[in-house]
Amino acid sequence: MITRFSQLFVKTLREAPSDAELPGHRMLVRAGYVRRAAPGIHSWLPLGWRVLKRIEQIVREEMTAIGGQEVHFPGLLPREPYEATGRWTEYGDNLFRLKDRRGIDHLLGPTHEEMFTLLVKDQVSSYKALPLTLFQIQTKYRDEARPRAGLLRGREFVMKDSYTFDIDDEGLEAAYQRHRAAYIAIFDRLGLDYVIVRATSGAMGGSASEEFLAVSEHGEDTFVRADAADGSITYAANVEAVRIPTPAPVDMSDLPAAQRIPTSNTPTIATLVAELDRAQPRTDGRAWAASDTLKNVLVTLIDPDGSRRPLAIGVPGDREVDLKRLAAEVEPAVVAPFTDEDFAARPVLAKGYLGPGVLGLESESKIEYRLDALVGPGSSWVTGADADGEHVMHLVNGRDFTADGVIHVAEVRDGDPAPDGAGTLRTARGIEIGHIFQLGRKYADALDLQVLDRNGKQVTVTMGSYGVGVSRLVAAIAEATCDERGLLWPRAVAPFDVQVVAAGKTDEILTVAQRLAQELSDAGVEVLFDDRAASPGVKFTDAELLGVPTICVVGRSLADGTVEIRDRASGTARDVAVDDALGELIAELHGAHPDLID
RNA sequence: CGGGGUGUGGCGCAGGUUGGUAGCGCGUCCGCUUUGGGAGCGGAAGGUCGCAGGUUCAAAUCCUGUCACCCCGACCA
Repeated sequence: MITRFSQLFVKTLREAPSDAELPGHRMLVRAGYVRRAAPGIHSWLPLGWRVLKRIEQIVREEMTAIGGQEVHFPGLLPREPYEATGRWTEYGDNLFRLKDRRGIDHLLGPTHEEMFTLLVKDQVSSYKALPLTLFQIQTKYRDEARPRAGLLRGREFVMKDSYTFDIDDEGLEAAYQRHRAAYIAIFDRLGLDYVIVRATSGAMGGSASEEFLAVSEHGEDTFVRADAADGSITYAANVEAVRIPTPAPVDMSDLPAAQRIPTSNTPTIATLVAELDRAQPRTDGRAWAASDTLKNVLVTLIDPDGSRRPLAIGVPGDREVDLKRLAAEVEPAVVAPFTDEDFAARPVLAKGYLGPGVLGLESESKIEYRLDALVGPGSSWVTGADADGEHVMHLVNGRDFTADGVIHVAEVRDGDPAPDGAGTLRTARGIEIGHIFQLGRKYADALDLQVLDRNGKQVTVTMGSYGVGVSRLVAAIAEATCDERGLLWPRAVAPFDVQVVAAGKTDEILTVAQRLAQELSDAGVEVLFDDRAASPGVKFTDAELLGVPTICVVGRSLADGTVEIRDRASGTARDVAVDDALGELIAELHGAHPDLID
């Protein structure tokens, strides 16, 4: 097919609308791929729709390759199934709810576990029908508190969601691994730089879950990475999942004895360090640092049954407790502040001068005390002496105090050692483009999905759910590839394979350009033919903005019998004889389209 | 939900403190010229200045209220 630029429904903008922030999204809007319709809701114009459809097709092919069967559910859903699994309330304000004319509650599907589970329950009653993989590519609706970043976080978006149904855990594990491999294939085909990180397991506990993050400074998810010398990633993990190595044990025999010291008016780490430098200068020549102090932080944990219990955490004084890491560590309990009332109820706790002396399940306070992994065995600290205006120095972990266990909650810093011993960590940002999850039996239990096994016994099916953010991928690729001139699509998803530009309006130029476009099209190439009566500069600029990977210019060099083939990515150009142009272009595309005619 | 900001032709913006009935660039339409890096000249269309109320002889401008949108945070399979 030839698409004539003069007929294409597109209008490029010299300036992006002021509400477009991210570079890639600005280009998507300027180049006329998408338009904002409402916050977090976008219309797809012909160019954007082509890219979206090509990404969908790649996802579809890889899902089909692992045995997935495509179905399509409605976006408008009844309330009952979501009531049964508790999500009608659990989803809260993020759920788009609406009533029909009779006042019956409906919702716009945010994800479809319930519908898939019910469908399978309706159709499957024997283990012989399993394993089963179903998927759909469908529009999802979530009333996000704050949609942002164009297509990256929308209230309406296209997602591939798939669900696997297995009779046992081994089957689920196999289905999970197949999806993992399929996702790798998908994102490799899309040419994305991505990492796979372990995700927090969620309230169900124990279930495997991994996220695929496209590496991007504009991503909303933070992860930590360690890099090899060549810049490739040797380690990646969610902040919640990372395990910074515990410092090696220290020989305690030569350490000075613990010593109480008066430190009035030093309720904070900063004031304490200043007082230490004044009254207890170090003998090794350096000044005291916040990292020499042990900070003891109290929180309240609320268990699922509603009961409350305090938890004390010891972290180096120069680090904050990372609340996300803490939440992941104490799950399924949730974290609440330790209030002044809580302090008042426990007079043994000297606020601001809290130390290990009164902490621990075996101690006077009976408060569970856990040390961050950074507080290594044999390490020596300045910390509270459990009396107003007093600290203790040279207090050694394992000699002078012990805790009830280790916890990984201190904030992770750039430069921290990587867990595998190779290099150092730094934080980076990523766009979540895929998520695979071993659901287990949560939905099957809630909706009573059982089948008969080999022995004729009813067993509950175990499920996995897997998502790819299809519309988000358009944005992720745009962010990853765009430059100051515009978009720059990988061949696998470009809206067109070749853009033929007629630079000039002589009959000969137009005739040759037209003929070349037609020949390419006949060979199976998707061609955008810029036949507009605009000046060459306009056409070149638009071509670079649109981001079609190969641009063929038919213009003044025609006098020498050549046309110009430009590579959008490298910016390089070469002249080829008119008669060779077809073959050269097809050869260039061949990698991406092996089915092209030679 | 907290903090900050913005609403003026399709897009980007000025004007506002000092009230006098709206302007610039881009885009669009017509004509002529032009065609290798966002062309030139001439002509034209297009805006109840987010909305409502108030002050005033007179409001884009001042006052009050309200709505919308954007950014940061909280939140987010």
